[in-house]
Amino acid sequence: MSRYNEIADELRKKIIDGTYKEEQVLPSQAELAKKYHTSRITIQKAIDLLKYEGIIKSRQGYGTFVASSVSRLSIFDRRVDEYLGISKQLESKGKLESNILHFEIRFPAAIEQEKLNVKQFEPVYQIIRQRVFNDEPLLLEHTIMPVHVIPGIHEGILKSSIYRYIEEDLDLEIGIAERRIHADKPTEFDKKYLACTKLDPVLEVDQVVFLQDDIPFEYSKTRYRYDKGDILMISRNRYKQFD
Amino acid sequence: MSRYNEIADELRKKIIDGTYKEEQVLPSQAELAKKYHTSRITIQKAIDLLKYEGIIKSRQGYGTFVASSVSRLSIFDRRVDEYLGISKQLESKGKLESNILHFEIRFPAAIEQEKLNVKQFEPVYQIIRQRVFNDEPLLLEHTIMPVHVIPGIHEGILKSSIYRYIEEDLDLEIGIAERRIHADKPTEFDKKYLACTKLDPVLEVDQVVFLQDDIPFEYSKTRYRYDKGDILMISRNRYKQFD
DNA sequence: GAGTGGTCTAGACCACTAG
DNA sequence: TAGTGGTCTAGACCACTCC
Repeated sequence: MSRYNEIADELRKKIIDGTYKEEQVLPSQAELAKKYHTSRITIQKAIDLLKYEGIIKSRQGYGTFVASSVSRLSIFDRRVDEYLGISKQLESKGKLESNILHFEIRFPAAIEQEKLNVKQFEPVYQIIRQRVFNDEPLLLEHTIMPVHVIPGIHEGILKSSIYRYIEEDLDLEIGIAERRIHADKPTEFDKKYLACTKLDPVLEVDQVVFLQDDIPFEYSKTRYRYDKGDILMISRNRYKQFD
Repeated sequence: MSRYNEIADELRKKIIDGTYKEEQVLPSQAELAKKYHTSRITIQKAIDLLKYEGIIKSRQGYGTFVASSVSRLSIFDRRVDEYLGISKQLESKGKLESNILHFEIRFPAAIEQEKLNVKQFEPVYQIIRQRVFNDEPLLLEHTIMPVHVIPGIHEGILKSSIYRYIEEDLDLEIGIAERRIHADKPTEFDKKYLACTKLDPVLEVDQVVFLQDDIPFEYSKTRYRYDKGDILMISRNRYKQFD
């Protein structure tokens, strides 16, 4: 872990736990450099990360402060860059359950071979999980993972956290994710496990997640009830050639 | 415009127009530094921007190359960080029309006052536009803008491009956007102008867009037909405390 | 071994904000 | 005027890839 990443992690933690409150000005870059025994450039790189995430903003001549958008969230809202979307915050607000509807090892379909860059006879896990919050279905997660990239998955891990297993037990670092979001009509499966009618739309997030070294390890589709929270993001606008 | 931004723009242009093709390795940072008469750090900052956007990737010891995800797009897909979502690419693939359904100046409602940080008696524009592609309705755009921030809007501008007016005529720089995405049931208005039935869901993107100096200038809701393309994004995962 | 990107340093000048 | 963040430079060492 690089120094600027560690510093970004610490600052992020302090923002989330409220040490630095909304609109509050952080110590100056010079002070932070001194505090963390590093150079101003390294501090700037850490701050840049948090600016990209949208949780802090800077104004020249004034300072760097916590963005006000941090707190305007309903409990169901999820930031697009959160791991898989279910937060500890939600856990603390009620009862959050994880039901394994399906778990098998099989050979990958063509689309899975392409997305995960695996061969026809390299086995993958197929996992379907239902997340239930306070006895109301929240989402359905359809996940495919290559066995040789993430070995040793079993039901115990699915009941707790796959990501914790990957990062802590396998000691792998997670990189970027490519995501697609769209609205969809409910399937029969959705109607059953999300408790929705044919009039209730579903929000689907498809993603391929990569490790730091660019190896894809997860291809998943997560289907949310349309009335259980939004997906949030901060982004920079770009592409002058657009309207 | 900073040097690293200019360089990022040039590189981005070369990737989009195909000068640098998919998977192709870009010149090394040292070569780029020489070519653009600048330092390696400045080049790295430009490259970092494009990495955040997800259009290039780097591997230590190997080089920096164009990401393969750049081309896997249907013509309706839109990157979440594109201006408002309608691309020149779409224009080149068929007939794209913009119908103004509503245009007035009025006082802002409470939610609009809050989102746009304007007072009760500071007027705003209310604009509703329908975008039609090859005679099929694609999306509905409900936009609110403060008159004193973006003066001089008229129907001619709405027919072409609001963003071009803001950047080129008013010479303002556009900053970040806060977005929320969710699925919704169609309203009567949607059914009429998106040509959908009560069984066809709608994908809504709500956004507040800011200028570089943090002044909000647009609060809009864009409603898409569910079968007309996905929203795409690349993101870093973060927050170790999530599952 | 030569070349690549990843990281970090020390130092500088500027534009902007505040009092 | 003092302090802030924005930008840029020159230089360094490392880990990694490829030959």
